[in-house]
Amino acid sequence: MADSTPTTCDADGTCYCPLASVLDTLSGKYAMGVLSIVDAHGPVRFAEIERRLPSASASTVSTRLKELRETGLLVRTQYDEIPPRVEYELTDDGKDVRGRLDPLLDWVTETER
Amino acid sequence: MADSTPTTCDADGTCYCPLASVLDTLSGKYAMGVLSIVDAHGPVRFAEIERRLPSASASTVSTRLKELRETGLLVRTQYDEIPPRVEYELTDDGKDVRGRLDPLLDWVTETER
DNA sequence: CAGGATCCTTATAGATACTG
DNA sequence: CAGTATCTATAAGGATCCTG
Repeated sequence: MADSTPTTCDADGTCYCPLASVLDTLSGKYAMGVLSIVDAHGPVRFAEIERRLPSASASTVSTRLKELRETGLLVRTQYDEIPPRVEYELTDDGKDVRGRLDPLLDWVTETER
Repeated sequence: MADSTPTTCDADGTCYCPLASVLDTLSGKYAMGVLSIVDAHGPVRFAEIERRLPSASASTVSTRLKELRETGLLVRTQYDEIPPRVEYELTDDGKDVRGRLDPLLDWVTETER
């Protein structure tokens, strides 16, 4: 991910950033799902995210969480207990982006069901 | 593309459709770029889309156009002239989806520039 | 519990060459 | 002009095993 696709701009001033970091991150498999789950149920633990995304493997959930963290859309909080507990929740940016996904997700549910 | 990822629903009624057809289509590289170009400059010819996406190969543009057509977001019109001329433009669904991308794309431009 | 490391398979994109 | 077919390279995801 985070490839080298440049932002391309036209002579007329129109610009396209097809894979700018956030869009890039969101394009990962289950990224929107993870974002939605953490939004709806956060603070939420790893196992619960996994449980709510049965078709995603643990390593995929892990990768998505890492990317979303690196993009600044969510934060990880670790509690030093035994057994260890970790919770995820959205940052303000994460909530912002999540909200901006609504029109699109609405379209999908309106259309597909 | 169009993999077998199922729609997953929680006991509490919340549903996630991470890769429903439209989102799936939009996740292709340059898909949003092609959609934006056809929206902004349509009816537009193949060569012009290519010109406006210098970093995408012709075969990728071709693939994206095909997928967007199959998802019903744009239409292809062929004129039987010599040399041949083909034009692409958005369907009503395409315009709808394109509009729903705005909040997200706005966020990107607000943030990255 | 939370996940990193590894290996493997599949998806996806790019290059090149060629057609209606 | 507007593609498509084919091939290759790479990226992304999944399964499994292992650890702090």
